[in-house]
Amino acid sequence: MTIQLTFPDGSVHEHEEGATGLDVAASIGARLAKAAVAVKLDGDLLDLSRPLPRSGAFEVVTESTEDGRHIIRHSAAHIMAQAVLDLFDGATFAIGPAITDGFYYDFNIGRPFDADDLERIEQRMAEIVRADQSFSREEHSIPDALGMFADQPYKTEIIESVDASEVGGGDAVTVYRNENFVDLCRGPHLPSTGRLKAMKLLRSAGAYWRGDENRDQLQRIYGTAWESKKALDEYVERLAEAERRDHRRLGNELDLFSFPPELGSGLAVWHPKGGLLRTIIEDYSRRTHLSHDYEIVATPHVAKAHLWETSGHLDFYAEGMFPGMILDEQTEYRMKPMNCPFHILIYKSRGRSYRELPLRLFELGTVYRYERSGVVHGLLRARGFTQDDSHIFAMESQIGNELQNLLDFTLMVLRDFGFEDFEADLSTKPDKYVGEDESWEKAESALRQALETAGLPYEIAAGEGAFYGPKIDVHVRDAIGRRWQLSTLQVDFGQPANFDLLYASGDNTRERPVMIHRALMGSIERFVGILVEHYAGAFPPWLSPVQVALVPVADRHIEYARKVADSLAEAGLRVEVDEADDTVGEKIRRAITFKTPAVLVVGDQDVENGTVGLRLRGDEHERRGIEVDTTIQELAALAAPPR
RNA sequence: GCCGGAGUAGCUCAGGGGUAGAGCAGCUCACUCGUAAUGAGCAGGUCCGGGGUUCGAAUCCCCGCUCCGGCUCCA
Repeated sequence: MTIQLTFPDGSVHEHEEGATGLDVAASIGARLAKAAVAVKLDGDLLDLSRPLPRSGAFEVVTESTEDGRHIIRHSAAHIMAQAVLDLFDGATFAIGPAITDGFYYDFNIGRPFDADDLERIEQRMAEIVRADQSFSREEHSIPDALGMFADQPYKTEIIESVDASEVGGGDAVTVYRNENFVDLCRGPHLPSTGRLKAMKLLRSAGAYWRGDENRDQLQRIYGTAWESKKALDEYVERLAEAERRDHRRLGNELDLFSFPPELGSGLAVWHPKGGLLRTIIEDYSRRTHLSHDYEIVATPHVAKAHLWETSGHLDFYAEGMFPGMILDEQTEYRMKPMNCPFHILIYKSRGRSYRELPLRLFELGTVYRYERSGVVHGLLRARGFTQDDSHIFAMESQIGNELQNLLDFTLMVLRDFGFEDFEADLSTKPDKYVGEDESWEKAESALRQALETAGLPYEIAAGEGAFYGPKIDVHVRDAIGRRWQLSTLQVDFGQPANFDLLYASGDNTRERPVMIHRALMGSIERFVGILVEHYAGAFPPWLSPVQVALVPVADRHIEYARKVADSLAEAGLRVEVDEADDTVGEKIRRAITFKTPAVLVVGDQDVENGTVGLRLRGDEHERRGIEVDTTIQELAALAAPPR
């Protein structure tokens, strides 16, 4: 008997029944066989050593592919668990998957791991790798498996709850064994531990069993593993680059903002340069909203608790809100966690006509949310922040067109800030929801249509919508490939009903509008944090708080430098003259350290000729003797905002 | 909120039961300089806060605050 295997190039090859993945790979080429970590048959990953069970589409998985790395990391997790069980008597182990760029495994050793432990574990892992133990796959009945893992409560729980999902299917489970170590696992794995060429343990941290904070807290060890030392080194360098870009570090170095402990966790103060940066961003936001038919409103930071009862926030969001304040010994007030009820009240301030719709109310609205103490993270997760928030009130018939324009507007804004790669999630109707099925269907298809028209790649997050309506979340990729969620566009069928919103139709009947909640940058704080990391602090000139640093060569050039600075400022450029008693080299170094887009040096020759020495950020060398007017034109063009 | 780590000068960090340290930044003086750190001097501390142990605490213990890494959370 033979089987037919279709290779990725479409060719069909016949092999003896019982041939393994490795046999087939070797028949293609020795180098391929050497690089192979597993094979794929009709999309299913199989160990190299397994006889191919049937004909089908065949593919060799090599180590430098995402599938290949996944297998390497999964095997690394096993080897780590083996090392931990070797080293710690009575250790129990839970789950250990491959994750993006690495792997982890959760253990219980009765205490946390410390740095020395990680080193010992890494050394033990190296020994296991050197021993080049084979991974072998076995199938066992559930009773057998329960016997094998009798002293492992987490494994026992996994086996007992097995329902085809976690470790194989039916009434059997698969395990992988190398020497004395056995773990439940669906596989596949590397042929042997010796194939793990590059790995590193990164950190340990607490993690709840089954992700449930009411259950055991385990100790998780994170590690990373790659197909080569070189790939590992590159990854470690990527981590170092991310650390260099950390907005908390750069925010301090560039003197943008700080988090004084006196204020409390998650509350930032903006220093002059950061304040200027914010203002530039906020001005852009107001300007573009005004030119896109939004109307700017302003609302207070607190309101009676009753408002949040009407909106439903106190029912479903109370944990995220700052606690109440009792005024006049009877009325409770709350800091606002969202702006929507205020905008709704503006809508309700008088009767509305269909002629006014869509009504787009926009506010840079500052909100306060009680984020749990462990989750606060610089500007990216703060307790007080300002949203570029808008609520659009529209007739249901207008929703499609409105969403289309809104998505275009969103992408325009994100592109203006230098983001190019977008991905979206479309979250659809959950089990519990308000509104009519028909309305949901219309809104969902309008959202999908908007995504299609915009040509945005998206995934459907089925059932992930809020109970009040479906939504689109837009993610961007930053300069080093990280994904950030920025914009959110949410349709809301609930709040118009909670607040009994109405408008007069053309037939003079009373109709209920639909709301769209949307934030493009999300929060100004978070957006600045992401921009800092995206640009590593070297903002495009239009965003740079200081666009031009003017460096007088000696004291006698200060007067001329000020004159040049005035001319630049008149052209709308943000200039600082560095009058410090330092050498030219030092002043230039300072300007470069602060990532100033343009450095102008003026000395005797410039005073005489009405010129400057011009050095743009990133240029190797300066250009000397440039006329001031020419410089102004060049810099003004360079620093022009996108709109 | 939970687990672990940390908090010493503005910043980065060393030290560690017996007089509190360095580099950078700051200030003063000299230098007046043409594209990534001129030199000298000076000043700077509630060693996160509170309590405890001790003859003596920055150091050891307890509580709190803040930060860091995760978990959980993020309608």
